[in-house]
Amino acid sequence: MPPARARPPRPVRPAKRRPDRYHHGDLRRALVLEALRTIHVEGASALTLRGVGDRLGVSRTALYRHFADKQALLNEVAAEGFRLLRTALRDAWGRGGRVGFDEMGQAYVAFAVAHPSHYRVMFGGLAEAHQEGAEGSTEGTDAFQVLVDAIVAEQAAGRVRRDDPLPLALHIWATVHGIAMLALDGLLSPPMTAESLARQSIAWLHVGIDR
Amino acid sequence: MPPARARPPRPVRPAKRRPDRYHHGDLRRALVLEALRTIHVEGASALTLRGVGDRLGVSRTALYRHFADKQALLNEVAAEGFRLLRTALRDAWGRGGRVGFDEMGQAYVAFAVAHPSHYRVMFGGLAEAHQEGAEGSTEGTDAFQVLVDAIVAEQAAGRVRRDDPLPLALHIWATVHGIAMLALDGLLSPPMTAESLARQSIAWLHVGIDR
DNA sequence: CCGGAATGTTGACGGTGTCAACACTGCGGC
DNA sequence: GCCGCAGTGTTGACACCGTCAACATTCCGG
Repeated sequence: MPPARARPPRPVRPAKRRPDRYHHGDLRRALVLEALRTIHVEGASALTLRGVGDRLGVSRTALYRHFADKQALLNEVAAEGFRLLRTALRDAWGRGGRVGFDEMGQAYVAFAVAHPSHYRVMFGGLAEAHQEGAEGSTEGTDAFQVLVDAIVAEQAAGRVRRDDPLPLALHIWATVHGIAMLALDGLLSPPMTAESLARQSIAWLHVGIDR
Repeated sequence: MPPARARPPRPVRPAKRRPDRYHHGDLRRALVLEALRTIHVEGASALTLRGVGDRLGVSRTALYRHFADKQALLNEVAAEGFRLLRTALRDAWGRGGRVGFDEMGQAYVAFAVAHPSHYRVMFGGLAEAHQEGAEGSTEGTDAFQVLVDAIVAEQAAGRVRRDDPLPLALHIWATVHGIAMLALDGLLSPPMTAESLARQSIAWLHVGIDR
């Protein structure tokens, strides 16, 4: 018994023209955005399929027409995070001139600190976007590739030691990723901030890998 | 109406003498151990209060006489993890002679790889054992202190640069922690293992911080 | 214009954490 | 030796959650 199909204040407008209909327009995208918003505001543990449905003015199971299950939605959220991270890194690299490398590291940590819950979905073992194998999204490795490219460029410019760039990139990634995680866990004692530790660490990183 | 209080094959023996009684003996400890076992075998997402109760031959809510809620149990599991990690690091340092420092790094990563789910409980944002403030367990910072002590010793021996040891320790911690996390997320492409990356990273770390 | 494919809805089910009320045990004071 | 009370464990119930099956509505291509 549908209670009079009255659903006036729809929180998200449906993409294009389509005022208030049975079909939503672009529900898939709206679901991802609402999930993102929820995670950002209340944390991943507060993410509820019924909740996003309600806030979108849609029933709890509408989601299943677009995602296999909750895990699939989380995977998409994680993939979206990797896309955002990749462009943030690319921007920082392009912006930086000679010190673009350092700016990339700062940008990485800044991204994690700005979107802590989202970052945790990307790496906290909640999503499984990156499991080896043929299938699965490549967003994670795509973001990583920006770093590899930067290293190759620095090597070509004679500023970074000409070792195999892959281990080098992983070393750097591990360092900034570790800083981000420690910061998110609140393990940096007060005088120390994620930004200051990142600055200091990147300096030591240079000594280890330069020329 | 208790269904004939028959509960014969109790999976965990009650600490001391006490064959099969209403009271368990040391239920609190048994709960932590069973939670640990479950997390290790099936992952943290499979941890269920009802499940650990069942496996201990105890009702689902018995746990509430020893822990405020599920979060408190997870916090205790995390604290236990930090205690294990601390002794592992201390052992590696004591064992190593001149290269004890390197062995500590390897031991750190090895711990994470050996207990991936437990490590995620410690750092994945599931537990909140380490939030600043006066109260709360100090297990996390205790483990970190082992690293700080090692650095001070290396500085005294003239092998590590005499900077403020705290940022130095955080830099190293971030690096090994980052390696551990990347490994747990399956982000190390096949030729590269957590151990080999750790070895390589520690070498670069040395160049950055030595003397 | 019409029929099937998309898309969205309701109802139901099993599982989960948690609370309130109750039952059993063990121990220290009389 | 008993007794009461605090500690410990149990049952019942509730709200919430993810998910499935069956049904309703809408859209679009022939």
